[in-house]
Amino acid sequence: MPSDTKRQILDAAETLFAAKGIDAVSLRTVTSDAGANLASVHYHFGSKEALVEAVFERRIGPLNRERIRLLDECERRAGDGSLEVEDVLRALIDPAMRLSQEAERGETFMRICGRFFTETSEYLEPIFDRLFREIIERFTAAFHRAVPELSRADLLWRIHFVVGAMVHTMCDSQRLRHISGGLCDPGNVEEAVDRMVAFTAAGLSAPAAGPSGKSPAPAGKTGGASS
Amino acid sequence: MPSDTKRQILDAAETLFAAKGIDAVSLRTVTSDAGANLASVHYHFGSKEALVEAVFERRIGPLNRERIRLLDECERRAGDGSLEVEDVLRALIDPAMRLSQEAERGETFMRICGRFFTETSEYLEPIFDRLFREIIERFTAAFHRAVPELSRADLLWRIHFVVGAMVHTMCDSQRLRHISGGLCDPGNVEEAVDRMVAFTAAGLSAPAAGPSGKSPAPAGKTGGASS
DNA sequence: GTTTGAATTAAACGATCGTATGATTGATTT
DNA sequence: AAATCAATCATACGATCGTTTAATTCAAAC
Repeated sequence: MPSDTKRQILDAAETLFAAKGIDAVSLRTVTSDAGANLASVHYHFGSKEALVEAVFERRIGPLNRERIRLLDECERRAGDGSLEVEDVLRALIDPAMRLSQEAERGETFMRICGRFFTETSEYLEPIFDRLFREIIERFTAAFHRAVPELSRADLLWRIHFVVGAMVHTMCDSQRLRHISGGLCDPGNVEEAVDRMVAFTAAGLSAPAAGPSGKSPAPAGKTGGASS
Repeated sequence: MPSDTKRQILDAAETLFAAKGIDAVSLRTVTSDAGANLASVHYHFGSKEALVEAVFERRIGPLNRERIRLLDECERRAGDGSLEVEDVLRALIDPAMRLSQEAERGETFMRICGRFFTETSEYLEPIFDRLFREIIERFTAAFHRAVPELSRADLLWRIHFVVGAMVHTMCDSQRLRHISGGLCDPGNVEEAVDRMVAFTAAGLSAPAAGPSGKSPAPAGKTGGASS
């Protein structure tokens, strides 16, 4: 049980990082929003980098544990039979999107997790490896079992696309709301997850492109004579 | 024709922004890498924000014009007949991925364009609107024509997922290379585009989820009793 | 009641940021 | 040859950054 101050710093930092990015947020803003003294960040965490790490770990740890739990359940239910790709996708996507329902700061949780993928500071790399290695291995294996006809290269490429669709929605869902004029509501988690699972399941299950190009050249590729 | 100094500042800024993020790069680093004086940034651009805007505009302007050109060609070729979703996707994706082949700084171009979607500074918002309004409208209409059975909400959601897969690949392709142990090579543009088009075309063409859930509950959704 | 030690505070440090200024260069024009 | 003007230069300004220090608070332990 972290002290009140420690938790309030984490809360404020999370909200601010999600809203403005890590570099753009100063520790003075964080502590001011948290109602704490500037020096308390270094007392409780040691440095700004350590605070950033703590912010990510607090959310992504439980998130990935829940993903593993759902995947375990999927595999147990499947037994020796086939593993449904929709179920694996749901185990990956649902816990992440459901973050937006937690507590009051809803979508903030989601954005900060998504940002973890887009901010590419060097010091975040080892943290990423530690937090996601198991997830990557487990889900890669599960997807391989669910869509065994794909080559390994095909499979990894498509998982990459799945993650892209998910992360982009986590980070940028409000742009969709804006562009659609409110027609699309990322706040409706059930609906968003259903749509994302339907889209990515179809993408994962598409016939492999194969070595021979299947569609004729798109005609426009005249050798890069662009403007 | 911008002066030599102006172009060298743009080049250096582009490379640095792509590698480390906008906030993390100082004008002193930019001008140092460009072999120019610190004050020349304000002389040629006026401010750092204006430099950022110029960096984005230089690449995204031609990129989106090429997209429009390819889409025009698609629609002309289709005439009154049907518009193939793969062709529309290729008009959207190919010019972006092909950026990585240009000049010598290859993937840097791609990353900086992708970053435009993930960096969410307030001052970038109007720039985004101006640079992408036409693209959004034209491609939304084209996708609607290519996949007319989708409701507008379905369509916009799925386009959002397409953009997510694309942007994530543009920003983060080297992570895929790393995770796959070199098996997946984002530097092979033709292959990457083919795979992305195959994946997203299948996603766009998937049967609409419809108001009635098509797949039974994945059992794990026991009411949010998470850890 | 005194001591202890974790927690908080105010204040300052050096570094670096974006920006502004005024002098200087050097080719072009009159 | 003198004047003009865009371009570059060295230098400095004020602000803000992450970090550090030393003093202070205050409840628990003895």
